[in-house]
Amino acid sequence: MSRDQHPAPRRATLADIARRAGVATSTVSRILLDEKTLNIRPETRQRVLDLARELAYRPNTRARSLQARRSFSVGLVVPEIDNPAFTAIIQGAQRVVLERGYSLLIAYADKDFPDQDLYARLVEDNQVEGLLVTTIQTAPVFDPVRWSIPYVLVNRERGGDDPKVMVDYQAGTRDAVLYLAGLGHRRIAYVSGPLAHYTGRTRLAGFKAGLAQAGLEFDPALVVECDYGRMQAESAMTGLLQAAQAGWPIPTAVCAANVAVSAGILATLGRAGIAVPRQMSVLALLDTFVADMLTPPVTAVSYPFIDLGRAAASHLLDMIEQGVQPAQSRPLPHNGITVRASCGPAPSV
Amino acid sequence: MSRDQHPAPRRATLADIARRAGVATSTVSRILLDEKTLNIRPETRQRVLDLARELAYRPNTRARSLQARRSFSVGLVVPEIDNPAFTAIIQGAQRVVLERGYSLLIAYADKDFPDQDLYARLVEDNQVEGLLVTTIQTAPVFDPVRWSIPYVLVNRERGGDDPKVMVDYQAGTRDAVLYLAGLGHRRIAYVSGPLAHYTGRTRLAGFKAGLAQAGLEFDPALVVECDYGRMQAESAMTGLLQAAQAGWPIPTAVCAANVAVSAGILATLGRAGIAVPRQMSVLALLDTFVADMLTPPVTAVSYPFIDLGRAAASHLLDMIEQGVQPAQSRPLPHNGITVRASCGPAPSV
DNA sequence: CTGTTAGCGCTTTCAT
DNA sequence: ATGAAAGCGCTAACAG
Repeated sequence: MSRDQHPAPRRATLADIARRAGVATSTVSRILLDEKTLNIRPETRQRVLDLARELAYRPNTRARSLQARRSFSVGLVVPEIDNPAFTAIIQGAQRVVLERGYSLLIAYADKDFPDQDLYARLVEDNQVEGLLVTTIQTAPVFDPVRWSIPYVLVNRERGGDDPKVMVDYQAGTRDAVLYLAGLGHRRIAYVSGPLAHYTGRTRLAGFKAGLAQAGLEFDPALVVECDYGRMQAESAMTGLLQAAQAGWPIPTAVCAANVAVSAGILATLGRAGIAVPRQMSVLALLDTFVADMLTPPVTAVSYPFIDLGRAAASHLLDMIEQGVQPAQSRPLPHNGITVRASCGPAPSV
Repeated sequence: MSRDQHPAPRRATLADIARRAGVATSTVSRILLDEKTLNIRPETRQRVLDLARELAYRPNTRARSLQARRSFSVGLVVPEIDNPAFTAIIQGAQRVVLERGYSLLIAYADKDFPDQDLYARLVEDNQVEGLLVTTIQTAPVFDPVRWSIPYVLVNRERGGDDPKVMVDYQAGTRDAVLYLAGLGHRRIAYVSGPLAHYTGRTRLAGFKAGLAQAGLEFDPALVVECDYGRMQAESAMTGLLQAAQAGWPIPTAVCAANVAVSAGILATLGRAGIAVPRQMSVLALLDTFVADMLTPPVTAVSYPFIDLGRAAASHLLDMIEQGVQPAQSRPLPHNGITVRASCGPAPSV
């Protein structure tokens, strides 16, 4: 409170330090960069270091980046972000990117967002050195190939050998089925997401694997595809129920592709007067905080999306810094099943 | 496919254009900046413009920023982002910031995030020229005052005359009450958020205003405070129900501070065997996509958070560019009440 | 009117 | 072992 606080105190530069220390700016630079091949009087070095701290020196990232001809920034392309998984991925990626001295630019590839040019510019103007891609079916402007820069796919799959990081949906889904089987369920339905997407297909594979491992038979009549919306889920579930009434044995448990789908299922079941979990168990294959808000709260498989974001960023930064594509990393295992109230023992027949 | 694609084709610079056009770089710069005081041979100007397009010239933002001694970036401080409102704010702000030639850096002020230093560095190293603040109770590292840079509070209130943009929670809440009153409800309960926060208090004020305008009496016994969590909401609602059983007339409708709270209310009501909306209407005072997933889907007041983000960014950028604080803008009106299935006519007594 | 020059803050040869 | 100087790409004085 005694010091004058200048409105925008100019930041200390290398030159400031150099002048006061009586050395050249290049020397200060070297000291601060901790160049190993530097053999300087310890006393001088200390003086410079002290000065730097005293003046609260922070390198000017833009000057550095101009001379290095590098941007030290990477982009993250996300679709709609209603999805909590994306926010987790963002946090994880952001964290690592910052830790490693880069910065993260986020571009929304919202499909009903008219001018994607805006985001193309975001990428172009900032000359990001790499791209984290959490979306596939996106406008060509986001094609990393177009800019010939490194990229890593996050939880996406194009069938090629793109660099990518994934979460192990297959094992997660399998374990979910095993959990249900452990509860005594023998007829388990599955309201799946679109099988056109890799994530849909891999979960289905996990579903079958779980069934097999539990010694249960796979019945195609018990799986129905829907998009990830709630409404579609309702009609899918309704269909399942009707089929069951038409003589087929009714399932005692149902896996939902995600929480929104489980919401639709819950609604349908409620309307049909089927009690959850007493008469039917419901499990969501992809947990979000919303699962806690449903009635009953829905048991769900949790995945480490923050870690996924971290892994993706590390991967990308490695590619950028080492210029090589690291070995394909194996999918991240799930975080276990968050048991809430929507699953119970299979009703005795 | 016939052209060679160099791995990282160096970007065209002003010098490249200048050379080919046979003019000085400064001339090119002036043409491209569209300096009005420039009187150049139209033919030359055209040639330069053509060349720029042909070479896909994009200014190097870092060089420009180095020389201008400005960062052309602003920061956005967000708390936990489980909340869809924040993602909307981010999108709106991002949009405007990009349109106006800046870039947006997002810092998570997550309270259980140990090293906020990381984010302090984000701000310091990038020398953001201003801050959008969607959080208050945050570590001092995010104090814009510390950096003496412009800032605007987004939907926050510190009791001072900080520059800020708001959404009109008061009118929204009032209109919600009016809506309920229009449905015939005369005893309306309110499970409020923490009254310590401005957003909590302003909604309560709106609640009272609505009651008054509908000619209904405010009954303190009908409002109960809870944090925004679902569990707390459940016990709050349970309390309300018990009080009602103890002889007080039971409310026929209840306003929930947000969707999570409405979820708790729905659960409690379900457990108590009270049908929604037949016996009791439930309305959430702050809509999110989650409202659609509850059973029944919850009617809620919608707010234009994307616009809020836009307004906040415009405001901040105006401050930065004009150096003055624009007049306090009035709160953004709500987007109306999204009618879903949780509200119905008051049951006849 | 347009070109030449200087300089933003940094790193990195190249000399000494 | 350190310092001087050049240069990253751009804009803004200053000349001509």
